[in-house]
Amino acid sequence: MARKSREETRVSRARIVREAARVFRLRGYSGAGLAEIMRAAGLTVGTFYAHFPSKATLFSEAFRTGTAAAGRRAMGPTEPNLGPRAWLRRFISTYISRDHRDRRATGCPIPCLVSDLARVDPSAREALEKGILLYLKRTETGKGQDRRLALFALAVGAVALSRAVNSAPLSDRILRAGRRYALCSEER
Amino acid sequence: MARKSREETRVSRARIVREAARVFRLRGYSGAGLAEIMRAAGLTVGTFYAHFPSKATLFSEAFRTGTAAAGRRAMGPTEPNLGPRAWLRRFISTYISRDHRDRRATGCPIPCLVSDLARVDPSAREALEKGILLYLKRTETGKGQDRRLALFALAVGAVALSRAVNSAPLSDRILRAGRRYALCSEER
DNA sequence: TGTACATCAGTGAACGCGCGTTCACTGATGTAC
DNA sequence: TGTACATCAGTGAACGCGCGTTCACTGATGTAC
Repeated sequence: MARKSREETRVSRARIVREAARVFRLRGYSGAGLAEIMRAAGLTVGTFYAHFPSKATLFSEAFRTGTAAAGRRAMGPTEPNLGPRAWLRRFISTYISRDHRDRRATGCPIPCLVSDLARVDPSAREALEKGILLYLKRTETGKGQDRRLALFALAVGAVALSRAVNSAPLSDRILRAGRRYALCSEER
Repeated sequence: MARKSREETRVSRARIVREAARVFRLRGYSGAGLAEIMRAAGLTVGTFYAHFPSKATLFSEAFRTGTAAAGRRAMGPTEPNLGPRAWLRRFISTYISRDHRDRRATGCPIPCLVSDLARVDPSAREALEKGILLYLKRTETGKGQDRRLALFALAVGAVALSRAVNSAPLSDRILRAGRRYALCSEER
């Protein structure tokens, strides 16, 4: 094939990012190969560098896109008049859930890649920071903000751990315990 | 060099595991290479297979050793008469700390490798399970056990996130918020 | 509107490199007599 | 206690392979006249 129209180029690029977001979540930064990503996007590896300068750049963009999408899904004004407390309760219930745990390829990229983020270049970590600040903003500023930050850490830790154990009952128990604990503290 | 005495063999093997535990924590499973590990252990790559059947096996053993050591450090009877509640408070204070965050190579392997564990073979995940159950046992059984499980998830999430952001103030804030939240709930 | 040409996304093959793993060989150690 | 020999941790080089990246080339698209 040869040159594509501007629209087609945009679509190809978006497809690469989407597949990258999926493959990175499943295999991690080092474990994911450009060949697999490009194959999934229906292209050959050669054309990768027509869209991105390096694998590291793609990772940053894929992580940014993934967190933004997860944020939109969690924070989106599906119910515009949802107060911050009700919103937080809904966030906890959907985030710390078996359903989320089992959608590793499409769920929030943070539990999938926290450990990797400590090792990659700063641009991907920037996206995490922005995501956290946006979350705090959504739950309103105030003196309870630190508690909400702790709840976020709890949510990420519970989902990551629930995926890291073999035993299904223990995995479920981690989620149930985390969810109940977070919700109960939110009721106060 | 040639054949070593049994004692020397044992020491070599232990040195490989120790260096592996360090390198895996820093680079992750896929990011770590046997060459780097063996070089750090003062040996050539060739002799690796005299000690272990595969990289995956080494990872499992290194993770097991690392969690056991971290557990011993955290749970060890430095003060044998420490009650479970006082012990849990001490655990939270030392685990969710800047000092622990900054010792990625020597601290608890769980926050370094949670994301990786979801991708590797079951034997390493087994070690995580045993570690969690041991932690629960140390804090005594009872109806508060689920709360303690949630606190563990919070601790792992807070340390992992604190290492994954660029901003030092935000990193400190994640730790402070997580620690205070956990301690305050423990006082009840 | 029609024509000539520059652009550049995509192909397919190759680049050097480091990976996990294998192997023939070495020689001090441990064992058997 | 002394001697002959089997063992096996360690060396160093090689294995095939897949990685990220580069490159010469293609040809439909978009642009300029």
